[in-house]
Amino acid sequence: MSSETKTVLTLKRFKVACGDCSLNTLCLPLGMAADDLGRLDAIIERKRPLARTENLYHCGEQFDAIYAVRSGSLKTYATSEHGEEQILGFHLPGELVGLDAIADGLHPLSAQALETTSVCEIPFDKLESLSAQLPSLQHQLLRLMSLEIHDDQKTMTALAQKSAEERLAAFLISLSTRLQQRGFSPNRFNLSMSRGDIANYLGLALETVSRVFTRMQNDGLLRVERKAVELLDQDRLYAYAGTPCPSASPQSSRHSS
Amino acid sequence: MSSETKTVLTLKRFKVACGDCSLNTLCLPLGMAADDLGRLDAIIERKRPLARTENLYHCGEQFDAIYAVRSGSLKTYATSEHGEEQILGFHLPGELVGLDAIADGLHPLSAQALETTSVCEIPFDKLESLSAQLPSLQHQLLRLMSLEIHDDQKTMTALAQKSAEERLAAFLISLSTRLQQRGFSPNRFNLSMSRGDIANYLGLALETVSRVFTRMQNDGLLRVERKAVELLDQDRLYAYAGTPCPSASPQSSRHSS
DNA sequence: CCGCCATATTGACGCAGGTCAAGATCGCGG
DNA sequence: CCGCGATCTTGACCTGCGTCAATATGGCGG
Repeated sequence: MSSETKTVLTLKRFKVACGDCSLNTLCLPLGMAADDLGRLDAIIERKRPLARTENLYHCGEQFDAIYAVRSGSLKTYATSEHGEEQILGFHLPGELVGLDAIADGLHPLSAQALETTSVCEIPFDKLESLSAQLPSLQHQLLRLMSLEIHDDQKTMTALAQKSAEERLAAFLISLSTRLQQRGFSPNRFNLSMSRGDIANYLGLALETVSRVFTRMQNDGLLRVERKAVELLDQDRLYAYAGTPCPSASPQSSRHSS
Repeated sequence: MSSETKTVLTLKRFKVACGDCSLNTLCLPLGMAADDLGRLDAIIERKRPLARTENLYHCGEQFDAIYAVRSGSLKTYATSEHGEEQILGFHLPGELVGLDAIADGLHPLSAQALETTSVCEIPFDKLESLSAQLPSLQHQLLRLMSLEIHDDQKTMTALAQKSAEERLAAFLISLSTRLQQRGFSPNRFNLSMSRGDIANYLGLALETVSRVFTRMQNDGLLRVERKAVELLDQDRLYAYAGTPCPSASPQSSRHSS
């Protein structure tokens, strides 16, 4: 193989078009016609992969693009004036990061790779003008922002009223579900974040997360060894989390006061 | 006065055009040209006011419009399968509700009036097509959704790592700031929600909220009597909340890992 | 104007989970 | 292959806040 071929291969790896990307049913392209996809492709820049602990952007920096995770994973976090970190989200392939910065043009959070991670950079001004022309793109952008609001509301609910067990169970379910949507096994996966990260995100102490993991393991709910998790009893895990199983029938509507 | 005149007046009260609405620098119209405003006006329906405890919509209902609060206030809340309520937001005039329902076309939350409240109904399909034509409308819609994400992140941070005192202080600051933006006094206002609602929202027990209020009052931070609150020491309240005072100088950026 | 019910306050007590501390285990660089 | 630092686990102890319970207060309907 000549070095030229290698270069081409490398470029190819960076330059998967949206139409060929396996994530296009989760990501921005969802619902777009093939020829419109080309116009979206044209404004997207594929960046070199980030190494673990490398930051995609820092809190306070100017916002001019949103990012779609292509592979790997990221955490987004705020830093208080006392230097403590608060993790606000973990982001898997096909998910967008940076949406929180549209409001005032500065990133309120930092984003850091949890493992080798590559992203697509989508300049926001171009995205805005393109989505004015492509209704399905505009719709999907609004949908994804709405989804983020919805997910944050679920996290808030967990933080406000769930016990340590319930929070961790809900967290694992969320990961499992999202991994499954991305074609991975829903019951065997690796945690790309540390215990400390999980604890921080869930508003718990690191030690509590560790203890709850062992407790769940002793209960036969799952097996966990370091980063590797295997969920052994989905149903019981759902019950644990206090979340209705997605297969459950929808409850009838409630009436006021 | 004839009854005809009264009718006209009543209609007038319902039908303030966006251009004449005092909230148009906070709400969707921000940044729009005067003649574009008319097109927005045309798709908005002003609804009859809601009475206290009346619901604007219920969780599970179909989504077809977002709402802007015109006067009064709302809470949005989820209901768990065991019937417990989790409040996820309080909404003041100029704020939008229902944005979380765009993602899958059903309302994930219910919205209930905390006092006599009137809203503008904005059919979502019409809003979408109009914002494809009016860049400033599209921009403001994205901005407001981004702002909601940002605000939810702040709430998550409070829930994950703040003490009861800090949460309540942060809550009061948030209310105070938002009321000030709307032309009300930032240090004398009425709480339209009950202690129970505040506690629920902040992930605390009702009794804790009550105790923290009295403690803060004894510390000279504020005066509170039933619904009426007077903030006596903004600076100390900010210090309490662990939130940097808005007048504070921005901290330098952080470096990774 | 009175009585009742919703709402709020205050106190006593217990526990989930935080903190501190001591190992254990892993993985990486030399 | 070894040693050291990062990460994780486990234990012991303590505290902030939840829970339960009693009392106060206000507002509204009759």
